[in-house]
Amino acid sequence: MLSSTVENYLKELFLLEPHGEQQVATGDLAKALGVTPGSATSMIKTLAQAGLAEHRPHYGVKLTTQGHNLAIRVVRRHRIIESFLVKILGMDWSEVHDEAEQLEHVVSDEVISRMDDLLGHPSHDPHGDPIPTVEGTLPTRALQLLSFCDRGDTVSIARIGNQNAEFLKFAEDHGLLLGTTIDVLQRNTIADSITIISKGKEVVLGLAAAGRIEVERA
Amino acid sequence: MLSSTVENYLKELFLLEPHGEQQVATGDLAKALGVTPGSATSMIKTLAQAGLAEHRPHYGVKLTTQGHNLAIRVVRRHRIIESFLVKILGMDWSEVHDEAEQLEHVVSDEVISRMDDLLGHPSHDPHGDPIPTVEGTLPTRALQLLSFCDRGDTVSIARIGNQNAEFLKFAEDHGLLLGTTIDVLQRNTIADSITIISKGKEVVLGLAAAGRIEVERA
DNA sequence: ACCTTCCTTTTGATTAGTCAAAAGTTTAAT
DNA sequence: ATTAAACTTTTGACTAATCAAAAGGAAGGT
Repeated sequence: MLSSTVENYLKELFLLEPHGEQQVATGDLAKALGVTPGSATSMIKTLAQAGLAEHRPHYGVKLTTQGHNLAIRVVRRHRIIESFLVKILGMDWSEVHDEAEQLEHVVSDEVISRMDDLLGHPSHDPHGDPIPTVEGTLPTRALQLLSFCDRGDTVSIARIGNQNAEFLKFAEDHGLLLGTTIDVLQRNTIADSITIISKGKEVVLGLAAAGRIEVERA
Repeated sequence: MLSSTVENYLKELFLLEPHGEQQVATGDLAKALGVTPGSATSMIKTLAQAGLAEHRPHYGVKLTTQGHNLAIRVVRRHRIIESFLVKILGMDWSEVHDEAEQLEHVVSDEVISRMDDLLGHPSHDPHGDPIPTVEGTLPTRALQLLSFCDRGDTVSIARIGNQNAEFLKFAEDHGLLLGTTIDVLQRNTIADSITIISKGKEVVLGLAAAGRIEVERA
């Protein structure tokens, strides 16, 4: 059995490796996990020792195939739990992340599988993140950042790449839910903003915020 | 926040204090938790230090009011989770105990409350154990051990006081489910057995096993 | 009284994970 | 070629929880 701590390091490495090729910097990992760089270094060495990661001192760290396989199972658990909390227990999508963060380390495969059945085997979680299959494959979609959309584009919201509760509440309050179709009215790089119409209502977003929203062309 | 370990010690103390008055022996606590007596002693001292238990060295330990209140909340979480796993996720009652043992330490009050709503605020869990209310009170029932029932008694099964998976499977296979009404055909102290009729089928149980089953008079 | 048995407590060591701060590397700038 | 800045690693210390084994206390039998 892996400790919760090890699972968290693996998961974070998985999430930080952009497309599986690059090395992750010790400092980035430490920041993502809220530990000091020294702590990250020593855990990286433990992971390397166990064959779960490859460490090139002073350059970075990267999951091995074995580490990747374990990490993706943690991600699967996390995302199924989030879906479950929202869809079955009726919780708000802004509050399920922290809860899932705890549960992902203790819930058995049996329970995950039953939650998955009850949910009807969803391909994506409530934030639009893909749920890995039991076999460890991730569904892919061609997404685009809302911040790069232009006047006249009609797109549907596919993912909110921000687990911050405040941001999710804001999105919800302005009708920016997954699957919502929106029209881009204008994109103004000088004003650093983008104006969209969602369900008949006009919303103005800074480009940084729009960069946290991913969309799919209709 | 209490650690899982502390929560387990508190819970076990609660379950071992027969009716709240007696002292619990260090060795019994250690055995129940699967640790060495020395480990139990040192944790008992920690609990006493924190005001959660009273320790009379060489005589025993007992929860304080504060410790009792914390313990009963752990028990509530455990029993609601067990109910949830059986009723909502459709798991077998024989496999939910260990799962609940893990989950009880990480599930938030919010989630417990939603599970409780979904379940319709049950008063007892799938093993017939009472579920403490949010306020910390336990429903009580007048139960009797099946091993003390006699020929001619008609009773209904109210509690299976054994978390052992094998035993629970056996009970299930012989129709001995909670709420089932049974008739006692005979009780034979020489043969150390009791014969009952459950759903038309005759079942013979040793008195030790029957002592793990509690019943309520019709 | 004294001894034996059965517990309980103490002691000393170990493990996983962490932090603060010192020491070491890399890289890029002058 | 040197130096500074930024980052990484090492070191030493600490905490929670555990175990094995030694030492200590209680209680009954003689």
